[in-house]
Amino acid sequence: MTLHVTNTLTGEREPFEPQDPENVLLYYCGLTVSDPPHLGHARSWVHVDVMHRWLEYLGYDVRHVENFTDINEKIVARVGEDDLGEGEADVAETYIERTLADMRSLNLLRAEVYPRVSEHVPEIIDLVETLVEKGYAYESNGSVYFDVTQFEEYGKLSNQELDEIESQGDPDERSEKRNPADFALWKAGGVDAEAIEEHRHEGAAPAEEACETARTWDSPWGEGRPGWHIECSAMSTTHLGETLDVHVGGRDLVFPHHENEVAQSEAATGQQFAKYWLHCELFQMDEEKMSSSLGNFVTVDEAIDRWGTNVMRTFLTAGSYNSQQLYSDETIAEAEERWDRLERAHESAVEALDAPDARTKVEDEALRETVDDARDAFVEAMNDDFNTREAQSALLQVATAVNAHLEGRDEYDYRGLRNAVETLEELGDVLGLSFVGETTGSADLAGDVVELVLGVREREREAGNYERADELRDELQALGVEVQDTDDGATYRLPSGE
RNA sequence: GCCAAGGUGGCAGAGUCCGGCCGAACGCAGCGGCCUGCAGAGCCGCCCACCGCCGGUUCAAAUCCGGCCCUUGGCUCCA
Repeated sequence: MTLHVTNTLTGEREPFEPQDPENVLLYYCGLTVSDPPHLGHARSWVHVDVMHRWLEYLGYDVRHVENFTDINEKIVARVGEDDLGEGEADVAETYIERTLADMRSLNLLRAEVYPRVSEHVPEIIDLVETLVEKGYAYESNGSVYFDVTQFEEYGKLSNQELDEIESQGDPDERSEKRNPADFALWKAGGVDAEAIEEHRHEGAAPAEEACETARTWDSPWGEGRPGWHIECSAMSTTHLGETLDVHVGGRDLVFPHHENEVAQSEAATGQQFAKYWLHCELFQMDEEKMSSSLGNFVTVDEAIDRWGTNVMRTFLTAGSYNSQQLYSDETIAEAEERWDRLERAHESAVEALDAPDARTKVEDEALRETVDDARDAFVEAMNDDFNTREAQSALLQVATAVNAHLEGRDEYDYRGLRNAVETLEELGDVLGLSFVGETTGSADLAGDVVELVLGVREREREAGNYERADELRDELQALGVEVQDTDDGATYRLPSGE
């Protein structure tokens, strides 16, 4: 079976066929860097990352571009706050660095380019000029607006009729516009204090002062700043060309952001802007979505500190990218259980393979068959619109098969186990899960100390002092160290994220 | 109001495109057994689902069609 994806543009599941059968041009609508990244962003990133990894697994070369919107009123609003920086550019830079650090800690593959709006203003101006020349845009008091009535297919992505959209427009808004649904491509002047007032936090610089740090550029229409939507069209075209294979973003961006991108780009180039539009669904917190603007978020760095990368990735891929996912302590705890189960099975298999007399000729048909079936199931799941939950389930089946094989047996199926371990590692990697580095290592100090304590405890056990032995185990457990007694002595696991 | 997605066991969450393998996956919780000094982990087995409601098509429907109820997201700040 080949890869199928659900395309927002058509509302249907379609076979995936990039323009060039060997390369995929992937654009991800990145962040406006005005707030610390939260788990909602991480969910989208991880899903895009898994798409990227899966496309590579299938043999495609992926050219992956992910932008940073670093020109925005909300960034200006935070000038002077804490140690964010003294101007729009500094604040943006602070958050970009923080975002890249969060991405690394989530084990995301790097995009090929992370373009910034501030570095693409000339391309933006070119694009706006083209739109004006072609009659799709008009200048008004130094600003330039896109005339939605000129683009016949306006509304095709979000599947809305223009008159319906028009009726939603605020009648008091900007008399500069010809139609309520027209949107700004270029905004005259800088940022005025009133515009940022509602986004200001405590400790931020006075609005007037902050606005003075807002950057402006010369243009054929005078000093000004780019509008919100135009940057993605300009940057994606610059780095990937006129037609993208895949454009990914959050569901909340479908309208107006993505709709406007389609309109601008297609009006300007006359070519289809993106072949496949994939939209990541949002986290559900109790009753509402998680978002920066609602303030109900958990930041990425907090989450990684608390749960570790593998648990987070297991959690973030616990549902399909295009299904809403419930966020709660329980659902995270369940993801942690699933990851632990995978990790323990992997570890015990590796230990069995490392044993001195491991190279046996024993064959366990059930093990081999289950692992092969699980691999097929994994591939099928991923090809079915990146069904990561099903993929996890396939991995778990390998874990169960490994555990069952290891159970109460003296000789192991060496080749079968090797295959199981390799399958876990290779397919786990598609989900960005890493079995190395988080296993019990004796190299680090914490591990050494735990082993020392376990040695003492073992002697207490041998002497029959179970009470004292249990105390030691309880104390380790209180520190988050899991201790398990096995036939070959005690094993331990350090807390996640260490 | 308009657009979109969804309603499956105690929880979470696949399956719905291409009807039968679904008497419904995987995981968690719960129960029983094995193992264990004990605990944990692990293994084996079990429990819990008339798949939102009503009607239709069909030899056969969670899956297709029609109507209804409810939830969530979007409708110019948002991944």
